Amino acid sequence: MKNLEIARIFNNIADLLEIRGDNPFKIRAYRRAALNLEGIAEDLATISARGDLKEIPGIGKDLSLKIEEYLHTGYISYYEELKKEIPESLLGLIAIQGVGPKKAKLFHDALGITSIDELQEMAQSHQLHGLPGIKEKTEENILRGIAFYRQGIERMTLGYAMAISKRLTDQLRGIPGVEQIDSAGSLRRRMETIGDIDILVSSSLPHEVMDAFVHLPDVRQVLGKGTTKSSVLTQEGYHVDLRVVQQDQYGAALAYFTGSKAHNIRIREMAVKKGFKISEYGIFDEKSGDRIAGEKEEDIYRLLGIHFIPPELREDRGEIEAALKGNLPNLIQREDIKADLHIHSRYSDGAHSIREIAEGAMKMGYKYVAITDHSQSLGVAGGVSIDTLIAKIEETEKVNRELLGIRVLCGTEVDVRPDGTLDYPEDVLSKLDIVIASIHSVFKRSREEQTERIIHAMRNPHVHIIGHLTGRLLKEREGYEVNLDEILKVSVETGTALEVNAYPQRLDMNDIGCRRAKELGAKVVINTDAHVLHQFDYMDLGVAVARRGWLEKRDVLNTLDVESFLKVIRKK
DNA sequence: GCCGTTTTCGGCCCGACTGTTTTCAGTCG
Repeated sequence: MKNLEIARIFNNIADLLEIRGDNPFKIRAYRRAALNLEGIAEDLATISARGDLKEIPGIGKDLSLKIEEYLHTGYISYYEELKKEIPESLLGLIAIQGVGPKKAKLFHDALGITSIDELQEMAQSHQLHGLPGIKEKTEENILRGIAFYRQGIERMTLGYAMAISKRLTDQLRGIPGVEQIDSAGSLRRRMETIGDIDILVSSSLPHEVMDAFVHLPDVRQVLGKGTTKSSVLTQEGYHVDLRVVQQDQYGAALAYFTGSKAHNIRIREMAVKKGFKISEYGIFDEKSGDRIAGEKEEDIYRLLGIHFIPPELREDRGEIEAALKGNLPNLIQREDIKADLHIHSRYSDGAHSIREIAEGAMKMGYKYVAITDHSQSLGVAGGVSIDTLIAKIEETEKVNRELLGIRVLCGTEVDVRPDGTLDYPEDVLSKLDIVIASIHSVFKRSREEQTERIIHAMRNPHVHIIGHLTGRLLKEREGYEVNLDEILKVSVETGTALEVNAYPQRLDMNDIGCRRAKELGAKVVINTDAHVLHQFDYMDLGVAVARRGWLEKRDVLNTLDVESFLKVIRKK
């Protein structure tokens, strides 16, 4: 699957064109095309074979030819030519804060600089000084930018960012003068990893709010402080920005700071065509300059004559077109979830008994819950022997007799062996209410082998769900590659659901997979994989992934009541 | 380089901040 490779090349071409000083709109066309390619789950080779490349938004005659060239030859000659003209290593320089395409080109042309090391040397020995527009300050800024870059501040997982953001917004809410408050940016869009946390506040006392913010106990270092924007590092070393606006600007500012940038550009283009101008301060009449609205985010979409677009969809990946046609999905909500179907108990590596889990699920408002411990061979995670599994079934029946208002399903997360067979025999699996099949070892197999392995498991009539599809751990381990379309086709054919695993490091299958599943008609379940009761709360993360994947209540099986759910999975 | 219920050619978001500048270019989000 070459989609991401081609997206990366298009982004590199955009960077190189910027250094060359080419037409900015052409550059934007490459970036938009790259963004769209990143969001496509279907293999570009398949789309190309169908002759549908130009159906992809942002892909026209030229770019479709370039994609085809790459698919056939493994390179894009235009890109190769560009690299001859401008050294590829200059792309590294523009990763430095404060160094853009113009300065990168200047440093290269005037001093022959091609690497960050060289740039640092020249800045330290004041050899940049004297170039047009460069003096001491710029040299200092560049050195600071390089230091920051080398520090390598990592992105946070969504779960981690949400926890920090909640802690900070809870503290800020208590400060006099804080009226409305929301987290914005990629966090509000629920991207799977977050670079920095943006918090927006409305207040008529901006000075007081800023003062209080930079003195919060969570703040380790203040990077900048003004009346409208302050930046800090948390004790853990993560970057948080606070912006304060007036109440009547709040909606416009929230939309602006939520992004994505690509979404905002499209929205502002639409506004211009309707005679409006949208900025972070409000919505204005183009001619008179009068302010029309801005207090509520909804105003923007209403004035454009389209439905409100939920933040999770704002990526310019078709949501605006859908809104124009009135086709926006009615996204699944946390309240729609009636069960958590992937929980570990003390029988394997979880912390609680069957009864404790059942009671915890009731507190969550669930109507049923599935306890799915590891299978016999997974020794490191307390895999359950067949004898113990029989005892677990009996204990589950006992808890079901004792507790009213919740149904406990006895299940397993059975290990899928390298050949696709399962870690319990069929007659054992047939005794269980629910079976999740997951891969826990032997990750280094080809895309074809892993796809075959998973499909083999799906064809087992006792398997209801495939757990954490790619095995990835965010920031730790790349998942193995699979042929998603093949798996989804077999999923539809066999009635095997795919899991969105909401464990913060997993979020697997991801948003793009969800969207493709919906397109092909495959069913999804959202589970937390909780090992401790408080991890039930991870459900929010799973729902966020599903929402980014355009899923609705009807696409997700654990929104059904228990009888309907069991009926669906027993059809296999 | 893309795109089209005002267009197949002429458009293509908006503003803040910084450092270097006597009015603005570059960078960022």
